[in-house]
Amino acid sequence: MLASQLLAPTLRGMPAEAETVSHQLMLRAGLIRQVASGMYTHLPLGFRALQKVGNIIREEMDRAGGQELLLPIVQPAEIWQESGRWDVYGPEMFRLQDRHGRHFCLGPTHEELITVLVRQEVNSYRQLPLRLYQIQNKYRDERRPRFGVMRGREFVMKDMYSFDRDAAGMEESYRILGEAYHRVFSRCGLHFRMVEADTGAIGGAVSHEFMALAASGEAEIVYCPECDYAANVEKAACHPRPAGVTAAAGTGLEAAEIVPTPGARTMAEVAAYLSLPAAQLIKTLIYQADGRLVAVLVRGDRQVNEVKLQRQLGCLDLELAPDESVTAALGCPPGYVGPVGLPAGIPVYADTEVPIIRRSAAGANREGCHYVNLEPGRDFAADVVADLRTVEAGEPCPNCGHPLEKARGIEVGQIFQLGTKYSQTLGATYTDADGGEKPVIMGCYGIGVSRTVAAIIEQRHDEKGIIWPVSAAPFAVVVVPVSEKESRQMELARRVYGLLRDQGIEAVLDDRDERPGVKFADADLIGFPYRVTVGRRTLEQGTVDVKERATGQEEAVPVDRVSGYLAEALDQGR
RNA sequence: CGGGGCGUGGCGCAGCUUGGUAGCGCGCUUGGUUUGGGACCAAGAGGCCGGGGGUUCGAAUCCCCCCGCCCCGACCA
Repeated sequence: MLASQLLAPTLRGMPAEAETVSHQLMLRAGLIRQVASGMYTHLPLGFRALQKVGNIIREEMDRAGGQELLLPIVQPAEIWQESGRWDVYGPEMFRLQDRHGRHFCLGPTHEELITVLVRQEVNSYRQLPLRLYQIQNKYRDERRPRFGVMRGREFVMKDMYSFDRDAAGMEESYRILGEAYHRVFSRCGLHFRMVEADTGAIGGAVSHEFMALAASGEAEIVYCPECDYAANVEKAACHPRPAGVTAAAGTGLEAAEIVPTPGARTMAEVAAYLSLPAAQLIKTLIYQADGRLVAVLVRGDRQVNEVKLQRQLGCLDLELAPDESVTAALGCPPGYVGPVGLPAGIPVYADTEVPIIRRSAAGANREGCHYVNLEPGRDFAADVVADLRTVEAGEPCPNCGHPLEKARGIEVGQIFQLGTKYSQTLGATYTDADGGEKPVIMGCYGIGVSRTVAAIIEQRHDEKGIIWPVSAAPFAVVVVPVSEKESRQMELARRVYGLLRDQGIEAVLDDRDERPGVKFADADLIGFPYRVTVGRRTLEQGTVDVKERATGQEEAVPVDRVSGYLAEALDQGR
């Protein structure tokens, strides 16, 4: 490819709209351009990177027994109504109608379509197991698109679905795909971790996410430095921890009493006012779950885990109740709500730590007042006690007891053991060897392809630009003649370029009439793994200078050895 | 959806408070000089100032409505 003909509009300045490094670099290196909020055009360089990652995925999916197919983007409402998700999916789903008024959606995912296909085409155990996948655009009308292609409303996703005779088969598919995912992300040059995950809107029993570690990641995980335990904090199970506060031995428990706490609304304020550690307080939050109010109790220094709460409540919509609703229902503003004397219609959900707090304090459901000397069980009772909080760094690993550590990550992939969730509702059954009709047992496996490209950039860059791994680089090498006007340099550059191409190396010849500084800066920004410079000096020596982007190391290589040298280097970096 | 901010040549911005018909840097075009880390000189091109309405002799500037984009929060791959 000639740089003079390549549409790679690099930007010198910093685009105003980009916050994260990957977003900035994708714009500056001319990989993407925004079309609308959360929607991007992938320019040639960006598209090539996307294809590179896509092809790695293809190879690994095929190796894992997958067969590629292509499902439509536009899906009829009927199958979503059949699975029950037409109403569940909510405003995230792009919905549309055709000229006849029939309802459709832009596929946010494809479980329904694939299950319907299998329902039609698979009848016998002899056709199982089956692993089908596609690399396709997905559409989700995100509340808030962010970070460039990291959270777009349109994105490229690889989704695979496995169909097995029984649970053991599904677990085997799941294991094989988990391994395939490790291979994919390793080949992409990512630092990542497989973590236990919540199954969210997709459903199923068991799920893991693959997190590319990055400070800018939206997800938070905990992991054990000593064993292989790792989990998304949304999922990580919590066990009650003693608050370090016990009733003094031998003292009788005093009666609960209401004390004035004017102006003390937050846990920190209440703790300071009452001179009690936050861990001894009970935090009471009023949530609105599908329109009805519920009270949620956690220790004062803990955070409610809304994913766990939603799962416990089994509701579709969950949010903190607006202040007005709280005041209307309880007669006091949110800062003073507590578990004692709540209206009968508000069920109380308590985290497992709440019952073991002694001599606690909590809001009195009266403005400016809190209870002290509260004894859970004596003074109030929860309707449900469950794990409802978010794990903290330093808590013991559930496997081995070592203190857990926290990290942030970009979710690049997630795998699910779905079981019969879709095959049951959509009637995808097969006839087993014993003649019985059984639902196929499914798994599903997603990789955010566009997001993976962003994650690679997020992890591999410096102040000058992108540092592609060879495996994902749009082009492996750029050949830069220092002066385009010097015909001998151009001649040699063309020759080297030809040698590289003959060797099957993807190269760009920077034949633009630009000063060398401009070409070097663009080469660094775009992130070609190798740069070959042809200059006056190298011309005299019969060499070229080969510079590695990642290390900055430069070496003079005789012209007749360049292609072999680079072929070898690229092979090692792959 | 709530809160905040911004829409002015391709990109980044100034001008708006105190209305008088648009400017800077980069980029682009042409010519020349230059060429191992974002050159220089000269001459150019390019803007319904997001859209609509209003006030005014006159609106980028003041008022109203709408749209788009970004950031923060609650949700998700």
